[in-house]
Amino acid sequence: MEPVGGQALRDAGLRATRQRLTVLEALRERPDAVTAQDLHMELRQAGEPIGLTTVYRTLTALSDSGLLDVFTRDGEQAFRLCGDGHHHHLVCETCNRVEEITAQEVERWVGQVATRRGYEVTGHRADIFGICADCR
Amino acid sequence: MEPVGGQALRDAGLRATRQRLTVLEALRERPDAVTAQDLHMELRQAGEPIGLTTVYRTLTALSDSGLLDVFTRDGEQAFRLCGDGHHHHLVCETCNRVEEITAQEVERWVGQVATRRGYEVTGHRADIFGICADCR
DNA sequence: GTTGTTGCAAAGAATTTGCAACATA
DNA sequence: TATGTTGCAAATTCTTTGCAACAAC
Repeated sequence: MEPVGGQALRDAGLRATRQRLTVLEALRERPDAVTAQDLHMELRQAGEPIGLTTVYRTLTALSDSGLLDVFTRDGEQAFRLCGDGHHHHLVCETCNRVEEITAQEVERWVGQVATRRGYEVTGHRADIFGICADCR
Repeated sequence: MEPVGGQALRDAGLRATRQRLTVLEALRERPDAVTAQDLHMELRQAGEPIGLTTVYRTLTALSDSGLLDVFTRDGEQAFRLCGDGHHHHLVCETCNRVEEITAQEVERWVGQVATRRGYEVTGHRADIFGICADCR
């Protein structure tokens, strides 16, 4: 049986290297968004041999392929494995857990506002921040 | 008559210095969000003597006082003078113009989703990106 | 064997800080 | 005059790039 994630990498046109599989595996295990620096540190502490540059490049490549969502936290980027298609987020500001949500009402609102103001929509983002049940 | 902006600064507990008034004045004149680096360069080219550090500190202070909205663009922060209270944004990705919008439906959605998932809401953000009528 | 990938060291770029001179209230 | 502000230079921090060794296909 093949290591988890190999197919996803190949689908993205990336070679299934040990480092990339390690990153994918680590992302699968966590519900929160993580920065390249933090992930690198954690992997190293866990005994995984991987360079910081590789972590940066892997996270960038995966998000370019649409496999990761990207968040900006205190001026740095945090990544999280995500599902297909467009979705919004419910983010816990304490543990950084991210829950994906879909919202027809938001999509509708976007279209209406843009049309009314004469804009051609290229994208939108609607995230909710709060404290999750566990953190309260 | 007093220079534009002096009162706003005093209200924020900041001294009305020449540099801060210059920044405020520049912000009042533009419909787009601007970075500290860009604003500094433009002020310098316009003959205004002001240091980059001061521009950074002024923009940070003004946004801390709620006078400016902050956007993240390509990893750097862009600022724009904004109105009171909570609002959302319609952003032109070509000219960076920002229009403020209010949306009852979004506020309602936020409350519903958070409650349903057991989150205590601390904030939310809903911005629409597109190309404005002028830029098309 | 080819070609993509890795990782170190170095470079870049945005932002912050120390501190002495200076301006505001 | 007392205290907040400025601005330069230096330091920080996040991120990217050059390039030779290396691994995947």
